[in-house]
Amino acid sequence: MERNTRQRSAIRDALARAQRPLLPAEVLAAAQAEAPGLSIATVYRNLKSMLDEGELHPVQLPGENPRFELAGHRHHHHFQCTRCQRVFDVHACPGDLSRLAPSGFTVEDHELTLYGCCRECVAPA
Amino acid sequence: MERNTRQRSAIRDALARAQRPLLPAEVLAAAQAEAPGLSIATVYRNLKSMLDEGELHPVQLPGENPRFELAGHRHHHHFQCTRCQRVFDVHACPGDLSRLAPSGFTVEDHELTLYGCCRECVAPA
DNA sequence: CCTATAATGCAAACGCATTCGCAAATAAGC
DNA sequence: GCTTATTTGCGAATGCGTTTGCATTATAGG
Repeated sequence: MERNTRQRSAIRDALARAQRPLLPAEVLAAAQAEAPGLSIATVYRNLKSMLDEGELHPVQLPGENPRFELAGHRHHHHFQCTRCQRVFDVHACPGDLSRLAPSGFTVEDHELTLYGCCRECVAPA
Repeated sequence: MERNTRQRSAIRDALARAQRPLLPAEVLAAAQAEAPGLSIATVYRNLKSMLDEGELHPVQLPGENPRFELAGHRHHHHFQCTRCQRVFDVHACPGDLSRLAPSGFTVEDHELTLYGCCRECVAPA
């Protein structure tokens, strides 16, 4: 059965607080505040089991390692800041893109990534 | 100086013939027709020098290893077939997407990937 | 044709994210 | 509280795409 460890809740809390997809290393850093001594192996083990349980969604951006965000969002896209490399959710969507495909091709889904400067990098605190 | 080897032209020809972004392994397979004995190391070495010279563009799709296509295309996007995994060019573009970003974020670029079934997988030869 | 040197093939080495083995720690049930 | 099975931390091991060292081959210029 599944146990409720300090580490597991720290990981879940870190993802909830972030409000954006995190790399395993970012999860580690954020969750260590709540669970000192937390190891990267434990982060990977928990990310994997949370994925299996559908509690988490993987976020794959071009040329990037997988990030993870809590499930429960509907279809959305992502924005990556070219300054700080962080990834943010974009809740808008251009809608149906099937007209863009060459004839004979059937579009079933799409992924969109916006690149630019995030709010914090435009006006550093 | 740069020499014109049988292997290098085979690699260039393979990319030209494909008309779509290829993985290094796909380049190897396609170019071996013209240059038997071609090795993967030589493919990597030539891809890198062609990149440096701007003859080639890298194509990064979510969760995929880098593919390469001959330079000279203007801004465009890609379609990945969920059956055969191959990637094709999409010359259309949804256009300006800056309205999609959260306020305070500046959009400078975007990447779009369409997923679905390619012409050949819809109607196998 | 000869020479100098860049390019090739092979296999070993890398880099890096991710996983695993194992002993120690710790939840959960009784 | 005590017991037992799960989870953790550590460090070593993996996997895999990519790069490199080196002896050999082959191109381009004279």
